[in-house]
Amino acid sequence: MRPEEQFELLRQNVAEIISEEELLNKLRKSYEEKRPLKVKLGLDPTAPDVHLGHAVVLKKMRQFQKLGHEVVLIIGDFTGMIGDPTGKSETRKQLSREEIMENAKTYKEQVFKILDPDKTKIVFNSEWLSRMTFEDVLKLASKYTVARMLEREDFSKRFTEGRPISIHEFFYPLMQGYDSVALNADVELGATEQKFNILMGRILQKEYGQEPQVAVLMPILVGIDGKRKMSKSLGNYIGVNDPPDEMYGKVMSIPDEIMLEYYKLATDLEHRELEKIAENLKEGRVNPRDLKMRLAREIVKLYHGSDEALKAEEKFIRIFQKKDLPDEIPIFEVNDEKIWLPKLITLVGFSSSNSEALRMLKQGAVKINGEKIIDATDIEIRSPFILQVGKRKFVKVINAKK
RNA sequence: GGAGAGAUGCCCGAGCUGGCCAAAGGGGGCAGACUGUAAAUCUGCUGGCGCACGCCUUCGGUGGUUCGAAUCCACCUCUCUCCA
Repeated sequence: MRPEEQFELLRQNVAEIISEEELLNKLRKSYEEKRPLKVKLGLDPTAPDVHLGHAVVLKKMRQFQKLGHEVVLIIGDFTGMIGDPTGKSETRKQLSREEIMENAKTYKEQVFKILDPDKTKIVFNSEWLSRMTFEDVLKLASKYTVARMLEREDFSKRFTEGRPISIHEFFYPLMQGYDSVALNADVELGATEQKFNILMGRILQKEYGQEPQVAVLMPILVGIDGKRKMSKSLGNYIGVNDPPDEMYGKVMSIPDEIMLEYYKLATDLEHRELEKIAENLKEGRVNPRDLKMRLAREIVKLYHGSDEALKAEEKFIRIFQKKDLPDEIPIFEVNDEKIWLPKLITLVGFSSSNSEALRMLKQGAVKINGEKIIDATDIEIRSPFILQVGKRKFVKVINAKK
């Protein structure tokens, strides 16, 4: 494909490219010299749960791959010792070699749901970082000033608010930047929050006599709470490994306002299709619920195939719209003939204490075989029954002895 | 090295002239109503204990004063600010 066409494609859905001109030049040069661009993406080795937020970046990587470029994933096993100060994470405990290899393995499985394994290279940054001497480190540290380091929003904010910043946290951007030097990267991909770190790569590459990489920054996907960015620690994420039903349900729970964003960033729909959806949504011609159901279908399809997507949809309709019982209810065996209801609720795992179970009872959240129970009575366990707490917690209770 | 400020429940944050503090308020979570959804909105609950105007554990740690301490004292740990 001609470099100009490549450029147009790569630009889609991107938050920012620094700089567009440099990217075009690199694409042209790559085309003339028949040399693929080296596209870098850093991965944090501590959280092997790839979610749709990561997928936004990974999908852009795949686009590079499809255009014939080389993708290099860096597992930040060495930087993982610090933990990226972006966000609030502080010093992390050091991972063992085995843990890292284990995480890397799960990473690969998940990442290759999106990327082409044959065109992906995976490296560990301890390969070069662990070999640096203190002298090398000093040289690296001398390339940047504290004042400029404090330009980074996270640092300056913590600094003015009087919250602690450890010296070694300053090394995180330097190390990530140095990865680009070690790799001689042409492009580094990342979410917009990575801007500072990626720009650091450009600066360091220049300092070490290389042509600076182009920064391709992807928008940050908002989590299913519709407020904060999608992340595992906030529990507002949809993992690429989530089972189909769960994935479908999670998509259905997002606020209407962020639907379009999800369509754009989390599906593979064509530009034209997206425009059509946006219009429908704006003019209120279609029930937003139906648009959301399609969104859920599209997303599940991406990771589990269309059959599973349809099945998930059927289940969703049955359980939530028709309020039927789910068809797979976990079974819980009880040894006693009789059990105090609050105790049963906690045993089953629907509450963390008897007190909490009692509160739920008082609020009318508990049903046995569809009948609301308010009193904390003893329950006789003769024939199996369905215990329901809230709208979506079900369990079938049976007597183990029978 | 010196001088100050602070550490509270899942998180943020009030309380700190000792009892009325299991600790205000907000966020989050859970539940109920409503709805096209598990959205939005409204309401309730949100330390544990066989369900209690009862007991037990909780306000950085360890001791102490007191009939009684999140609240006072001593020491320790950690964080921040200013000065050098």
